[in-house]
Amino acid sequence: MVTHFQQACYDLLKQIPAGKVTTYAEIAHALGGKAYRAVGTAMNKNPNPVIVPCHRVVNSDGRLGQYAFGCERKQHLLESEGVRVVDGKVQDFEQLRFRFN
DNA sequence: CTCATGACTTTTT
DNA sequence: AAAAAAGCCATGA
Repeated sequence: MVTHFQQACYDLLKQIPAGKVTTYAEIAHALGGKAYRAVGTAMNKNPNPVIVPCHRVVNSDGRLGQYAFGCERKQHLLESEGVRVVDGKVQDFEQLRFRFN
């Protein structure tokens, strides 16, 4: 089942263009709170991996973080979109970072 | 309602 | 700098 909170997260994710990334904290704040932990939980339950680009969500320090289908898969997906990743960390993270309106 | 848990973040050792 | 602890919050039992 999909809760309202989860749906909100997915809607935000769908706004992120390819080649860009965001953080759990960013999403949580966009939702008006600090539920960054809950955001991760929502991603883990990701119902449609294709429609929702949950691989574009990384930790606040630029690290990749976890991924339901394996963190390696996450890294390759990002690299195939043009995001350079070195030793589990996003390069030029601050620049590639997408900001919500 | 209360309790435990986790794709997190920040502070303190 | 690196590791541990504390703080956070939605979700499911």
